[in-house]
Amino acid sequence: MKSKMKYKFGEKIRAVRERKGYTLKDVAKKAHVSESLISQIERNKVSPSVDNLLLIADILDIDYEYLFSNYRQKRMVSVLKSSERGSIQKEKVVIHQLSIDGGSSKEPEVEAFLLEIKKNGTTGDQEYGHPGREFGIILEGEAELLYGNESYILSEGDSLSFPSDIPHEFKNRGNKVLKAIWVVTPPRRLFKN
Amino acid sequence: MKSKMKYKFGEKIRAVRERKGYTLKDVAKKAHVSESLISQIERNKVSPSVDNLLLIADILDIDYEYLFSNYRQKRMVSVLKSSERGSIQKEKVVIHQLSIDGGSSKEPEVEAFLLEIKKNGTTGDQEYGHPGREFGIILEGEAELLYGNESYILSEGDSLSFPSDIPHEFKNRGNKVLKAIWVVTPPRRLFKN
DNA sequence: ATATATACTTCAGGAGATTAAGTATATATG
DNA sequence: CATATATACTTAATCTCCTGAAGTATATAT
Repeated sequence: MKSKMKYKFGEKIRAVRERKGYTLKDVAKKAHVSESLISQIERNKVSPSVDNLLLIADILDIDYEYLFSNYRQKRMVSVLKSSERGSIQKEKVVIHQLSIDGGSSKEPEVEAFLLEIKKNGTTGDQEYGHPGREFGIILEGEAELLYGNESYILSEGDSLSFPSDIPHEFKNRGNKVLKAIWVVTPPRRLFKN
Repeated sequence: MKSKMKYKFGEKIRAVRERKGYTLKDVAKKAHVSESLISQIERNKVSPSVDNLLLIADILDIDYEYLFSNYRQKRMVSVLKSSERGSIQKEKVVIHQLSIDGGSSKEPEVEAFLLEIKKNGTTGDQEYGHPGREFGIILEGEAELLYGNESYILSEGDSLSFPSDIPHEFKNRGNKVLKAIWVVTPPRRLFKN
C-alpha cells in the first residue's frame, strides 16, 4: 500500500503505446530501461524520474503537455475591461496591463501588455534574458528590436516572436509614439492584481 | 561519475526561487521534502521524480512548460512583415497571420492572429475544445464570447484570457467590423508556411 | 575573538525507483 | 498433447533518489 503518488499518467502512456502497437519490451529497449519499469509506470506503481519520463514520452511521440494536462486545471475566463486596467509609467515608456490572473490560484500561461514608447524611448538597457517566449505586433510607429547582437527593424503592422532567454531591448526609432501589443509566456507578473 | 542525466533545469528553478526571495528551507517546507533535495535538484545532482518536480514547480509558480523549454526550443527571432502575412478568408471571418514558425524544426510556443469578423459573424459554431490557452484584445467593435454555457460581452480595448479546453465561440455583436488580436498557446498551426 | 543567525552543501544511511530473473497466460506448432 | 514463443506482470536484489544531521560560508552582533 504505497500510493503517495499524486499525478497519474500511466493510463495515458499505456493507451498510446498500445495504439501504436508497441510492446513493453519495444519501448524498454529504445529507452534503455527495463521492461518492468515501463510496466510499473503504466500501472502507476512508481513516480518515474523526469529523465525517464521524457525519454519514454519521446519514444512514443507523446507531448508531455498532454501527460500533464489534467494537472493544470484552470477553467476560468478572465476579462479585463479597458477602463479597469492598470499601467506602469516610466519616463518614456507606459505599460498597460491587458491580462489578469484567473480567479484560481493557478496562473495563466500568457501575460499581455499594450506598450507605449515615446520618441527615443526603450524598454530597458538590454534587459536581462529570462525564460519563455515573447510575441509582439506593432500597432503604430517604427521600432527596432535588439536581440543578442542582432537588430531587427519593424514598422506598423509587423509582428514578431522570439525566445526571451537572450538579452533583448525594444526601442522606438521613429518620430511618433510607438504602440505595440506584447504577449509574454510564461507570465512575468508585472501586475500583481 | 554518473551524469546520465539529460535534461537540466536546476538553474532555472534556482533562478526563480532566488528572484522570489525564497530560501531552500522555505521551499522544502512547503513541498514537504528536504532542504538538501532542493539543493541537489537545483545543482543538477539528481533527476527528481515527476511528483517532486511538479510539487516544487507549483510552489514556485513555475510552469513546467518552461522547465522543459530548452528541451523543445529554438532561439530565433521570426519577424513577419505586414505585407507578407497570409490570411484565411471565410464568409464572415478573415484571419490574418501574425506569427510564423522559426527557421528550426522546433515549434514556437505561441501563434498569433489578427481576427476580422464582419457583422453577425462568428469564429465557429461552438468550436470544439482543444488544449492550451488563448488571449485576445479587442481593437475595434463589440464582441461576445460564448464559453461553455457562460457569455461575456466585450468592447473596444477589453482583453481576455481563458483555457481553450472548453468549447468556445467568438462573435461580432455590433454593427461594424470586429477586429481583435488573438494569441494561442500552444500553436494550432493554422498557417503552415 | 566568540557568539548567533542564515543560507547553502556534503555525506551516510534509508526509502523508493529500477533491474534481472522468474511466473502466468495465451497462441501457435509439430 | 508437449513445448515453443510472445506478451505482460511479479519478486528480490541493486542503484538512485531522498532524508537528517553535521559541516562550510558569510554576515552581524556583543
